[in-house]
Amino acid sequence: MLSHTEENYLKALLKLSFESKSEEAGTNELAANLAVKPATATDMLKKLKEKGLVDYEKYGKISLTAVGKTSAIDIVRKHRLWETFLYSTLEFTWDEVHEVAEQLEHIQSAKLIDKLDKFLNYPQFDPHGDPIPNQKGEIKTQFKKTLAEIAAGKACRMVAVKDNSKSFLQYVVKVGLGLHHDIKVLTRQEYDALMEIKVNGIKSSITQKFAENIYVVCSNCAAGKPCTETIDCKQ
Amino acid sequence: MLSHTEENYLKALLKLSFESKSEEAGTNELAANLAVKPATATDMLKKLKEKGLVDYEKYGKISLTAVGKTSAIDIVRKHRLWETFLYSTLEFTWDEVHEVAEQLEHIQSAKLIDKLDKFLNYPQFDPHGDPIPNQKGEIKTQFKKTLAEIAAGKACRMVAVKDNSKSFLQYVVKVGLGLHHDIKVLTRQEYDALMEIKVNGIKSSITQKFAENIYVVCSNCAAGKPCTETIDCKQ
DNA sequence: AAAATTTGTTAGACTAGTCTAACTTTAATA
DNA sequence: TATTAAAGTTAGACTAGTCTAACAAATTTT
Ligand SMILES: [Mn+2]
Ligand SMILES: [Mn+2]
Ligand SMILES: [Mn+2]
Ligand SMILES: [Mn+2]
Repeated sequence: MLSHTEENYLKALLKLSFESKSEEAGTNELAANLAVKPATATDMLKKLKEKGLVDYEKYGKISLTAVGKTSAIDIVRKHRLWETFLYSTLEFTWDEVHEVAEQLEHIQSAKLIDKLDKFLNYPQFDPHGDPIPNQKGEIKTQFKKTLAEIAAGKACRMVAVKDNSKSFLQYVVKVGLGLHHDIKVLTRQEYDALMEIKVNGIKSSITQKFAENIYVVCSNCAAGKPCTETIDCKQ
Repeated sequence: MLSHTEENYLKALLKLSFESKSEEAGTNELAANLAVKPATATDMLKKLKEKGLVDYEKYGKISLTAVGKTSAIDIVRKHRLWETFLYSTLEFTWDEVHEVAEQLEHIQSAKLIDKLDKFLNYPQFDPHGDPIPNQKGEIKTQFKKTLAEIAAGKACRMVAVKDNSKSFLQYVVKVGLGLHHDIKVLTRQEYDALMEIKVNGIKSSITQKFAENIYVVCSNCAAGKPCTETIDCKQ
């Protein structure tokens, strides 16, 4: 049985493993992610190593063991299913769900999660477009680009967000954007990459920083036609 | 902000206050209820007193302050709404809900509970027949008797259970009983109060201990007719 | 009323999780 | 390569919550 705190460390390590191609993390990075001091993280890493959940040697890089990864994915599954429940069933907005799901993800009951999954009709993605791991712990990886990579004149469809912060999510709505919205890139400035886009007939100017936090697939893939990009967006 | 543990102490004190007419509790009693040692309860009582949640003097009786009671009722509200959700929406059985609700009741989000309440269509009673406090903290008290008090030859309807343990709840189902079932008391032995009852045409023998844990209202009240008992069952 | 029992408190210790301050190792850079 | 900077660890301390063992107060019984 894992404590609340241990679960949060595993989840943070999983997140960091997705963010680095080596699938490894550092102590400071981990500590920053959990809003604790590095000394605290070191202590916990010793415990998690002892429990066989992480691979870790003093002064070395950190990675999850198979067992640790399975636990971490299970927590992510719970988090995203709860977010989906809050959004779809209880009509929370997409910027409200994360905070509550952070608590709900620690509820221990396999039956609860399976029943919830069934009730929600086995959703594939959460309200932020992130994939929901299935019962086996498999995660559907969707190939996607950021809006910042889309050339002027091209069209695409928004499928997820990178930044999950309340302020960003509210800003996205304010600009008239949202998941599954079609976006036309009108112009892009050479100097600072400021883009002009059109969504539902409305034009907006967005910065590069903003565009880098919006995930899209190319217009053809979104429409179910053969992909015209080098990667298959929907693979 | 109350900790998980503090909330459990308040909830236990509320429960004990309902069980004694003086609405007071003792340290040992409290400790037993929470499965901790009396020394532990004493320590916590000092803290709760400090926070203004309980009235307590060394070697004296314990009671909740108005603030403490409000918090405790809020936790009970959450517990019972979650039990209702698990039972009605996710199809848990009535002996499975309590354990999970013990965890869910600590989730901090007023919005979540209000939305859940609305989603469930403002239920009045949980799967065990216990009243769900409303948003204002008001609890509907239903006048009811135990099955053990019903005379031979009389009919009644089951409205709640006293014992919430898994084993009792499963036993109730096995006997063919359940909430809202009509019960006819056929016989009662003078010697040991063993009762014979009929439910849905099926006869069963039940002990006094069992009967004391089943709450009923008299047949007339159940049918919406004037009450024939000294108290108004449905008051 | 005295003795015995029950009830409740205190003192001291332990674990989980956190911190600060000092220190060590590794990596980067001059 | 020697120095500096960054990353990571250790030591010691703190809080919340728990325990045991010894003690004190209140209640019940004789
Ligand atoms: Mn989230
Ligand atoms: Mn999400
Ligand atoms: Mn319950
Ligand atoms: Mn209940």
